[in-house]
Amino acid sequence: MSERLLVCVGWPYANYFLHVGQAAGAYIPADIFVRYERLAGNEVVMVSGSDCHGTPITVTAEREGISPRDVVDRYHPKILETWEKLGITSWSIYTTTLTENHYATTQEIFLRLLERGYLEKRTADQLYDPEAERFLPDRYVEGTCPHCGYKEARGDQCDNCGKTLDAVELIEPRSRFTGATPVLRSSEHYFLMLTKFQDQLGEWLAKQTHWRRNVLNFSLGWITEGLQDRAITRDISWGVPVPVEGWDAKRIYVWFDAVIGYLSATREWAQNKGEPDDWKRFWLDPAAKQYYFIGKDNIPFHTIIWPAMLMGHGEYELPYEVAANQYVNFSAGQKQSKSKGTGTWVLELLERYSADTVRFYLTQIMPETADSEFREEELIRANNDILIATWGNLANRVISMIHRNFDGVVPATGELSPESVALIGDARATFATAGAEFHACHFRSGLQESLKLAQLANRYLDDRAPWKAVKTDREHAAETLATALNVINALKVLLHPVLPFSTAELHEDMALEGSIEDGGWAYAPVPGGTRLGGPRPLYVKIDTTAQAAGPA
RNA sequence: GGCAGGGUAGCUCAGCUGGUCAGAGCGCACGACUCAUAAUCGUGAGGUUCGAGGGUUCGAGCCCCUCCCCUGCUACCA
Repeated sequence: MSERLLVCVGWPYANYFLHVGQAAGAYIPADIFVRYERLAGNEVVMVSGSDCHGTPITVTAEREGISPRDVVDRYHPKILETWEKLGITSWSIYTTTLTENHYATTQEIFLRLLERGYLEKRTADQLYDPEAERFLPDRYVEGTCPHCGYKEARGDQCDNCGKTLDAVELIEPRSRFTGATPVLRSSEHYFLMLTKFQDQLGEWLAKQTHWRRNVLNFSLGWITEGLQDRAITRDISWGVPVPVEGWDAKRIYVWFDAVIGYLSATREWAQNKGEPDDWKRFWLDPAAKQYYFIGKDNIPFHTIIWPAMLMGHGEYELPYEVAANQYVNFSAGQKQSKSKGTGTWVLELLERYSADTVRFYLTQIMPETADSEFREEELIRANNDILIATWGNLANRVISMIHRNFDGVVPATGELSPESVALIGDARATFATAGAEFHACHFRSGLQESLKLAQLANRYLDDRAPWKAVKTDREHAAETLATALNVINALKVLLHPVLPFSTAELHEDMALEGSIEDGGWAYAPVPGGTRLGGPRPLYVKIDTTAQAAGPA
């Protein structure tokens, strides 16, 4: 019984390189999930794209003296390159928010909500920079803190005393763009009437007991505090135009259009393959489950705002799972942040380490329940002492022995001994346990299950010592090596979601027909008589002595 | 300030609804083995008992209260 899944992954802003936190928090887990679910025989559509609107883009554009469009043209390809090199290649579609289809879909949702009474116009006073001729977000206003007198306080918060501020409270306020003194000017905006969804959202959230505790508690906290209507337009010129007469000077708020991206991307996917209505199977059918992979900062947008928009629209299904991860912190206790310029970029890391090494380590420290810490020494240790020692070496020692003693041809076996039967039973069982963990979005423990099997196989080899047996009892050795190879073949599949590159190489070496994907999530023995390639090391050991001088 | 998550062996972390819950991996020590990328396998030391202090209970990392520390969010930066 196959399931139909829509996997939605948070849209990265196309304003910089991707950092390790984003990879470990959203993209690698989503990729593992999709690879597993497809192996398990489920139909999966995976969508995302580069978010090309929003303040981060315009800020970068101003800083670099180029247009927002130029920023996107510069960084979107870098993101695509990152996917390619890191093996995040399960996308059904990876698009951008600049497509005609996305603009049309966003405006369609906007008008639908307007028509159904879930959007309202309101006027509010906002700070305005008369020199730059633009309204100022709170963070773009600086001044003296009314509480502690700190002169560099930002409009939303004072970094010195930590108090939350309202930009109009600042003493001697100035615009961060021009230094001009902001003036109050009234501005009209559309608001999403979240208050109208208070009860409906509360009831819906209460039923999501399968969600991670922090995701659920955080969302329920918003409900308990009471939702507030939220402005979904901005006084800017970069973004999706407001589809209402006389609103040419404003644009739709980036978060409103970004979440709609999941829907518009699914439509684009369907168009691309020539079945323009196929997206409906994922949005209109309750049998299809939506999974969202995001960082924890995006939780409210996916558990409150987007569901409210969908409820307001009235026809589409709501999220099934919101697998929000915590953050990956860095040695100095600094958070990984684009704006502060700290941290390790994925592309940079991939210049020094193989994609599978990076994926392996990031899966091990995946911040599923709590923030975790990235340390380059630990990455090296995980590669050398676990990935290679437990798994890479297992494959290598067995294939080497088959080459040395059986000319590289997998020996046929007769009746198996109890130890071999037991080990194969363990391999079969691991498909069930690791699969269940992956399906539940527990990627660390899913990986652990496979590593346990590798350890059992190593133990089995030591117990049966085929290198010794081959001299006295060739059939005993043949059984051992064939069995071990079968378990390695199982591990190749079990580890494929996490380690797609090296398991594909191993698959080639086994000279089996088709791809790993064709085989599915199940134990399958390697036929006796198969001629193996290799042996070759699947992973490169990292020299720790030479590494010391490298940048952190 | 408010809200959320976290503080468990040297390190990174598991511990679901309270009763083998004091654990895993790495590191370390010792032993075995030598097929393998000096990899593997076994054994063991290590936590003054799970941030501090109270409390509930027959029984608490797991529940309640207070305090300390770390991280994030606080609605216009992942």
